[in-house]
Amino acid sequence: MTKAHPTIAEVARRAGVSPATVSRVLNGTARVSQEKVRAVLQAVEELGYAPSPLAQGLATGRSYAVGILLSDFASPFFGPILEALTLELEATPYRPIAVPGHWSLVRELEALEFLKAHRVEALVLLGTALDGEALGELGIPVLAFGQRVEGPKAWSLCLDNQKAAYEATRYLMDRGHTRIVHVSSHRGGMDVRERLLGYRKAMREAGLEARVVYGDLEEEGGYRAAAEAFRRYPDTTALFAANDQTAFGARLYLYEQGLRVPEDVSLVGFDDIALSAYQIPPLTTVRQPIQEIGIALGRALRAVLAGEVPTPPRLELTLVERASVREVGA
Amino acid sequence: MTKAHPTIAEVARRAGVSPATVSRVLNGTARVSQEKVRAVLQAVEELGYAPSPLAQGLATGRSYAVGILLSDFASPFFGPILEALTLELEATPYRPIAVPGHWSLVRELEALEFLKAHRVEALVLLGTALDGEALGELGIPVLAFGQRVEGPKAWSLCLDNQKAAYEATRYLMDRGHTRIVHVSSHRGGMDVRERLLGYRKAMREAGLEARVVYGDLEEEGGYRAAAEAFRRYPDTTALFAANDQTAFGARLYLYEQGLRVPEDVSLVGFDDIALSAYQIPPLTTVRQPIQEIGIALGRALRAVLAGEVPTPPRLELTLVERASVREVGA
DNA sequence: CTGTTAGCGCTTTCAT
DNA sequence: ATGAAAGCGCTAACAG
Repeated sequence: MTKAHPTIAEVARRAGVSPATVSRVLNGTARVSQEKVRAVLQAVEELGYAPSPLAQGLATGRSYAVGILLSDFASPFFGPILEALTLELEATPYRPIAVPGHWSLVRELEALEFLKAHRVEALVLLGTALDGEALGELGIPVLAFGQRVEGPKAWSLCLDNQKAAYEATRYLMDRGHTRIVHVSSHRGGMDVRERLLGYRKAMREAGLEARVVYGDLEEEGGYRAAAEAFRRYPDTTALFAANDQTAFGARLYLYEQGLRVPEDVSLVGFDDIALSAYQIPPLTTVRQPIQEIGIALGRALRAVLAGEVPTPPRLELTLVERASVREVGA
Repeated sequence: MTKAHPTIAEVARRAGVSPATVSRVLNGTARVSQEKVRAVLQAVEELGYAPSPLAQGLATGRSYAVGILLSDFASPFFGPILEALTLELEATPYRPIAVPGHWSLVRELEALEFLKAHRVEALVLLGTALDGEALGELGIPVLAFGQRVEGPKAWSLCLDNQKAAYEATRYLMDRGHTRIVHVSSHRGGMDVRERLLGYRKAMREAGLEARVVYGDLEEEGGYRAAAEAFRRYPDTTALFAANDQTAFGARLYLYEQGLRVPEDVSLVGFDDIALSAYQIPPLTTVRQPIQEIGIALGRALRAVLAGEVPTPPRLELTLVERASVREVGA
């Protein structure tokens, strides 16, 4: 059995060179003669040597780690973004350290401490509640999705949620709906509030009454919110949910009440998570380009780490028409 | 603006003590006089000092990091397990480093190298394709879910998939179904194969023809597999999918074909992911206790790291009856 | 081109 | 109880 973790010194001894030379060979930091290169490589091979990132980090002051702070590993929205993002980072020397904030501000703060301690070279925020307060003196680039971050090294990827929500509401109105409920949430960040704003704007412009209920951005909350919606507004003909999970919850409530979708009630979601296309009926929803978002964040991260200014990607929120909306009275 | 990362030396200077004493105070490694303790604590506070895990790791040879290797951050099954697991680890000094293998063996191998390099003290495998081969000389405890690992420091959490699949098939047969298709997959690990075995056993015992098609354990594959199933076996009355995502895909196919669930075709899934209860109709499926699995893995991890042998948790796979199955001809 | 020498920030003997 | 000193594994000047 070979030693668990041979050190650079052992490699050097075996190759008959100095540790510095081994380092040079492995990092390509300087020219080394053919024969020594070969000797080193062979020794590395034989010993199964792999440099310790700990030691490297300590010596160089660089960690090549980037922190990713997200609300929740279980989220069908952020999970796939994280997946795309890590995939995008694969080809770089940077390694993501993903930590969940579990929807709690204190946990997010702890997670932030953890990442700071690990000397991450940049930070990506995915739908957290963190604000400038906590991020103030971080001194590293901070990228964010779904929330705005400020500062010299900050970069946020923000899509126009308000406009998209406005258009989704208009879409329902164009199909004859006037009694439209929006299921919003106090949870979540700025983007959720912007959706509410967009809805309100559309309703106001059309001279319609804004009907808003609140969920928790998960299925259960959507179910309860739908129940509340129909208790308060029994004549509702359309539900516009702040995210797809909420829409799924609402959908179940309607089903249990014997209300058909879309015959009796139309339903629109937001996000277009993977499962939305597989709902019965397939859910009409505002598509967030999840994979592209992950990729864009990855690219931006690379740019920022290279000292460049990321070019804002052209990403749009678009309504994808499926089968959960019907013309009123049709 | 305070310095980004004050070192222990600066704290020591400010507190008028030696670095060693600061270390002792912070780690409780030895008795230190009241006054010095106070001085150190104050200096730490004022400087906003946080020890560098890198340096600590280097000095102690311990990393307090545990590696978690999973197939995919986007998975609605492994994502929530990961969430529960990390939550369970929260109260311990150990920090999870989660890396996705992106369903590719080479990537998993790379991820493994990465974790090894980071000196993780234990490894958790969530549905990977890694076998003893690669794990052989790891020298650290390896825990696994959904696959069996061997070795002196290995521990696997395996539920009886075969039995559960057997029972699910019997459940369909008890309701008059005889033409039952199982949608399996070549992807995935041992557990998926065991489900297939359980299905086959039930069919064989009942003298029925085994009808098996294959998907990819995701929605799209389920859709295609369902199409194939009905092409090859048009008289099928029930579909038993190897996981819920597959069932969702199949469900969409049925919907598009005008086949009603459960009136025309009954559908059973496996996993009981969060969304299954919110399908229309709610999906009858074999429940894997996702959260309990995550917690059990977390506990086992703590036990293993404490040098103990984890007590196998009592976790069962149980069929949860919802609305996607109907008595044949009813 | 290559070996020697200093650290990186922390813990841990070893003295005192 | 506490400081000095050595060392964890590696890289980066600095001499040759």
